[in-house]
Amino acid sequence: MERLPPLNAIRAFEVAARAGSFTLAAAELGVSSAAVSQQIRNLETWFGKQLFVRSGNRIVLTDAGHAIYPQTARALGDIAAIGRRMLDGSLRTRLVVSVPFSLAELWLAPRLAVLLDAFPQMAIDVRVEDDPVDLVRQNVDLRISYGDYHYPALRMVRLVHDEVLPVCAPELWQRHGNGDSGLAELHDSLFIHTNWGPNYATHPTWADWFAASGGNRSPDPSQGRRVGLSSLAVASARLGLGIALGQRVMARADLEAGRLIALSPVSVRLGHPYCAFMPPLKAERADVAGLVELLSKTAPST
Amino acid sequence: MERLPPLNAIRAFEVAARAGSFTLAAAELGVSSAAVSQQIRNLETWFGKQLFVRSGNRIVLTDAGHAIYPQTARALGDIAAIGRRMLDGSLRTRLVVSVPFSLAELWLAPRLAVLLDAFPQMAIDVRVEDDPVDLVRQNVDLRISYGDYHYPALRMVRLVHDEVLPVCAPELWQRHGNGDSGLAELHDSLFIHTNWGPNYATHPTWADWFAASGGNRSPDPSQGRRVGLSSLAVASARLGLGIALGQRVMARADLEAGRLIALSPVSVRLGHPYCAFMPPLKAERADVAGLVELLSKTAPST
DNA sequence: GGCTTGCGAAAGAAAAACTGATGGAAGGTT
DNA sequence: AACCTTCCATCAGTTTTTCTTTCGCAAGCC
Repeated sequence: MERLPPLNAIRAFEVAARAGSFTLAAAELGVSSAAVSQQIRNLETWFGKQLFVRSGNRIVLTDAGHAIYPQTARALGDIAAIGRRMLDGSLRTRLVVSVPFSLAELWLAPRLAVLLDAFPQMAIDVRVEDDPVDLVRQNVDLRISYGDYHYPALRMVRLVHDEVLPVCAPELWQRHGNGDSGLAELHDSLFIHTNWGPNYATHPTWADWFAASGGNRSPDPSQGRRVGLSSLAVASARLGLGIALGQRVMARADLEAGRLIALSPVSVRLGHPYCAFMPPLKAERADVAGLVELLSKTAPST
Repeated sequence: MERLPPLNAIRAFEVAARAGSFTLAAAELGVSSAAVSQQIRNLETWFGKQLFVRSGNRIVLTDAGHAIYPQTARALGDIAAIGRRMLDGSLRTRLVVSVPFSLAELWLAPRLAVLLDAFPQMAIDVRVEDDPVDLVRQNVDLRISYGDYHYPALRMVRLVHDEVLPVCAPELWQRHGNGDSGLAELHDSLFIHTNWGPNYATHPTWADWFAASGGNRSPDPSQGRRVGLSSLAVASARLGLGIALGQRVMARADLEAGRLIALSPVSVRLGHPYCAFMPPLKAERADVAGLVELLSKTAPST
């Protein structure tokens, strides 16, 4: 294979020639029109031939441009077809979703239930594991992560930027709650502290929550209960073991069912959103796209 | 046209698959093997599929890789064919060469004579003009320039890094030369000064030459003759009008014929080399490549 | 067991692509 | 005709991508 013309410039040419306008081509390519203009000029310089005649504010293909357009379109079409073939080959396979421990039970499971209710024949494989995950080698179609900074090469969709709020079991509050004085007076031992482990530094603490609600209390973790998983904090609160800073997406079902009560309207946002990552090509699979769509709606659960 | 896979990664894949080795592919592409490795990984990430199986120090195509290779080869071949077609279209045309004034007469002309001697039917069009030249719009196939910094988008070949040395007509030296004391004692009015005009600041002056030859004389330009073209300096010297700092490539024929004599073995290199520029595709035209080849040999002239 | 070869990872450097601002030419409008 | 709008060209500055360099590791090969 000899010297090849610049491929991205070829792509810009194909779109511009088809659109008949650099501006429209730029829109289709998702770049500025100046970028298209420069790419075309690159290609013209490479060939040593003009491809478009510029006359004021419009462009017309030259003979040379006309001559090569069909070939560019065909070649690029062939390459696009490669992608489609890659998809076809993996179409009959299971949909593999990978989630971190904390999201598996209280967040993903209920949502999958909705999905499987609608499409019972759908074959979904859920893997529970921490970042980083090698999507390619593990054949994972979709990875849910906390934070938008893992996997920069992958296509990313933000799902939900969650928040935490104080929750506990109704019985606990009846026993220890003291009227309207709120949480400020409660004993340190009633607080459940969530430890997200060494990998996640940005999780809101009780001190953060008190600061956000206008106070400055900082319950002593050594006095209270400590759990190593945010979903476990919610579960513990539901069991009456104390008052947790529960993530809204995890506590919602229990709150609606009355198994948990929110002790304050004040909430603190997490440092990062939850995000879905997938290989760009797989984003076009209907099942992957559908699942992402479902998950990005803050779909309630039962 | 939907989302396209990264084209340069496709190219890297095609070469790597054909070569069966990232290292060989890297050599063919003219990059490091790490670059190929990264491009392939990009593509695998895009598809969400492995294309090669790595086992220690060798690679084997996966089924997926095997499946798409022929298509990649065909699509890239098509694009390469576009280049060939562009060339064919312009094959019956003249060869257009553009040179700066200073090189036209004493440097390009004798060399073209050699070429036309061998290929009398060759249709060459010589244009004489200063930088910058718009090769595309003016339909120039080959531009010769002083300096390697014009036209960064074009393919460049360094032709010759010229030097200047003091030359004059033999009769002049007989009349004014003073034995072996060299140039140090000559009257200022005998020196010919070359003024390259506002665009070229790096031309060696008499002061530079004296510095290089161990002296520190600096003849007064207002006393001597001044010319605005380096080839004119040589021509003036040949006519006995004074002693010039002549460029070797321009003076060579006169020196060999005895019409000029070199007054010292000391020479000073020019600030930049002379370079040939051409649109990358046209570098593959046989006539263009041949002319560049001829010019880059420091071919003597008659 | 040493030696060589080839791929992978990571950090920094180099190159390419893109943006945003500005200016100009053509066509349409009042 | 003057004005406005659209669209492309150009430029400088920035961002993003790609590449190089260096190192490490795993296999084959004396």
